[in-house]
Amino acid sequence: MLLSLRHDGVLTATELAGVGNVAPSTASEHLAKLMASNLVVLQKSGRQRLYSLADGDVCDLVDGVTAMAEKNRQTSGIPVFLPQGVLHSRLCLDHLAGQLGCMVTNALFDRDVLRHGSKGPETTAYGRSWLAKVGVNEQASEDGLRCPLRLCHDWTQDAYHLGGGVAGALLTAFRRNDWMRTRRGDAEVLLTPKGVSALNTELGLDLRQMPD
Amino acid sequence: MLLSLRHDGVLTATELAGVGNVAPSTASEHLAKLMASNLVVLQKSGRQRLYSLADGDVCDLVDGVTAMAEKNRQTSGIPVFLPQGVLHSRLCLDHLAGQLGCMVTNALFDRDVLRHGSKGPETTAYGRSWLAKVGVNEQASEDGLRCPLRLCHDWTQDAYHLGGGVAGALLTAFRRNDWMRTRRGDAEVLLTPKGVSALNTELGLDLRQMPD
DNA sequence: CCATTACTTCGGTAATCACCGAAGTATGCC
DNA sequence: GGCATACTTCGGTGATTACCGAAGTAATGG
Repeated sequence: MLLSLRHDGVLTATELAGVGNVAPSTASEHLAKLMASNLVVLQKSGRQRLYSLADGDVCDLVDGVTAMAEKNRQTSGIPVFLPQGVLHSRLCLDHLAGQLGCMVTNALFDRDVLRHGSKGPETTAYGRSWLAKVGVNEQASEDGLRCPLRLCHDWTQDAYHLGGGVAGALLTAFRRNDWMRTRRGDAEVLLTPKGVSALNTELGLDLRQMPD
Repeated sequence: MLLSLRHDGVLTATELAGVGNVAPSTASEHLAKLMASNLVVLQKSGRQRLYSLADGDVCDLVDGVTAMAEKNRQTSGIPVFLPQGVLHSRLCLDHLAGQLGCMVTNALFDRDVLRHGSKGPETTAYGRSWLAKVGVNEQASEDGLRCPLRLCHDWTQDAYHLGGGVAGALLTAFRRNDWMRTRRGDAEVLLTPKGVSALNTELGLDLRQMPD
């Protein structure tokens, strides 16, 4: 269930019962346990209950376990259940991951939007104005609960992408600007032509060759 | 068991049965499962079997789960089993962690021994000579299996410390230089007076106030 | 306001597996 | 060699719990 949620973002209780091959009642009980452990959160929508991973930390943890299982599979040959496409999924809950996420992250450092501080990444003075320009309200993206900005090891790329509230706000802004759209319940990111040129002018990225 | 191994580094099968409050036979069976999953490794020493966490990835995973449990404890008040001192332990398997680890890591970046590259931390030209000077053979510390150098989120400090082969080699060099010694099965690090002055001259760190 | 959908709660059951003690293996010491 | 230590393997058992179907609740739609 956690793997499927990691991949698909949001799923209903019935769908989760399906991925687990169990009766709805069994799924419901299990989901209640996951809720009690703060691993998933629930959002009601009409008569459906939409479940998703609780936060980026859970996402990281699931990725860690998946990476470990994958490593074991390579040496042992024992197949690991992986929802299709999870290895190349481009979204990590609410922020950019995968190849595109790492490229954007690197570009943000290269362009001095971010710098490496003693406690992780921080925005520069120029960065704050750049973020405002592309539509990120940095103040609003700090909810006090989660770390605003952190490096997240992307094991599909062996590089780092950004996590935290600001990274989420950045993705929101990119989508609002119609630079990218998401497919399949936010699991995949599609770059628009507008986004390709915007990321080129703003960050110097050449994304014309990006697959998808 | 994993938490205890994370804290104490190396434990015998009997000791692990103790921390689990189970019979030796039960512990043995459970450890066999952990071995099969590549979570722990076994080193025979006389008639004792010494178990330890398999690698830094497992270490990270255990830290992630502990951090999550700790976060839940803060909001729910339900106590979490934590081996005493794990919150302030200074070693992460084979490399420096905790406050000292983060300070050293930051100093290495400040002094241009390391720089932030697109795939994580990298050594600079000056860095390679500095590492050689303090006794790290960078070539030898790359075993091809593990990532030579990576950032590891230190949740006790909300900052980053170094992981990977080079970080391990750095600690080995520090110990060989008698800059620091370890206690209690490598779980705690003790800075020697020689180490305090060496880290001051080499990295500009003022560690005279460091608690044990 | 009744039927339908979506989900949860409840009670009972069957299967799993954590656990132990006894027996077996390997190592070390006298 | 003989005995103790350290640990594992084996067989059997009991506690746990994952599971299901039936009944209950909540929201929607006709």
